[in-house]
Amino acid sequence: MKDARPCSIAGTLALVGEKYSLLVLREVSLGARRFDQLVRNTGAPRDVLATRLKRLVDAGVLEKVAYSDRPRRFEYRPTRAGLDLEPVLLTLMAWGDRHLNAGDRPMVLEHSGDHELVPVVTCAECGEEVAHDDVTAHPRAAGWTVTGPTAA
Amino acid sequence: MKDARPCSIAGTLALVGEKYSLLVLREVSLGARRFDQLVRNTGAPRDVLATRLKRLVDAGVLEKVAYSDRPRRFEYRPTRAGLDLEPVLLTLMAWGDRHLNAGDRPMVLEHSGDHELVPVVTCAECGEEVAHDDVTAHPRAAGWTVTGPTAA
DNA sequence: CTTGGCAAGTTTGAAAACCAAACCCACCAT
DNA sequence: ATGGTGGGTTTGGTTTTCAAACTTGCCAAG
Repeated sequence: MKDARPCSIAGTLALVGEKYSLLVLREVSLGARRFDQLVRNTGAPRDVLATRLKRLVDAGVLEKVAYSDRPRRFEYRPTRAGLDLEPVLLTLMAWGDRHLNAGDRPMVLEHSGDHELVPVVTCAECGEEVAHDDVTAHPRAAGWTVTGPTAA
Repeated sequence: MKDARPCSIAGTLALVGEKYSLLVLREVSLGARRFDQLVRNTGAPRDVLATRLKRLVDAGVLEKVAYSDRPRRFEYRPTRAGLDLEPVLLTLMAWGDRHLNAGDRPMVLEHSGDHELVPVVTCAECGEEVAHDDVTAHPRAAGWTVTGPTAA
């Protein structure tokens, strides 16, 4: 997925935006780490899963660890970079819960063992929840002329 | 993208996870709202863009508004549901900034006009930043046997 | 009144990705 | 030997993607 602009959103999507990649990350975060589990739980065709796993390992998001020699077998674990993608999964889930499955969520998350996790994006500087109107974009790289009448 | 499990992450990705959809959302959020602008700024082929836009409008994420009759021309605006996807864009961008472009970010966001926006996912219940180890999953729907030795 | 240009798509034909099913390999248990 | 398991790779057919060319409706200039 090449983008016309230099952009971290596009860059991240180029890595994990292909079909099934984020579902693999979900599974691996939840503890399902073997090839056949990933096939079952994501629904990905085996060959597609194989290429995704290669890509994610190359990108340093997962690591392939042998859990048995003779027969040699592997599992896939999230690296630090992989765990750092959890916020993406949480915001995707929050949106789906609100706009797709409002009323009966397929899964509920518990936070610190004593309350429900309600994910919100806030600003680490001021602690406030981020609202659309409070954000202004400042391009630093070339290629960012926002050609629009309603440019933000 | 059909998933083997009922899941809000998979559901959301089924809607906005196809190639270019989130880049379209980025552009529309930034103010670029016409067809040709979206072609230029996302790099999507025209026909792909046309199908993505139809899908996003059908899903209620964008709305198609005529800005001129005779010649009839349209722009695409984010709905509430569309703006609610901004947290996803912010977390994707944050990850890319940290793991892809560390050091020279292509774009910086300003918050409330007086400081840099540093997006973090927190829990609305307790206000704490969400760390991987503090989260436990509680499936509510069928299809969620986490078949793993290391199940979380 | 014909030519040119712009915006928003649609059409076309070839290349790439996806898919399900079958296959392969190493090993272990029966 | 036979069957089962885990982790893939191969095969062949369907679906998407792609870039480029084309279409439609309108206005402006020559």
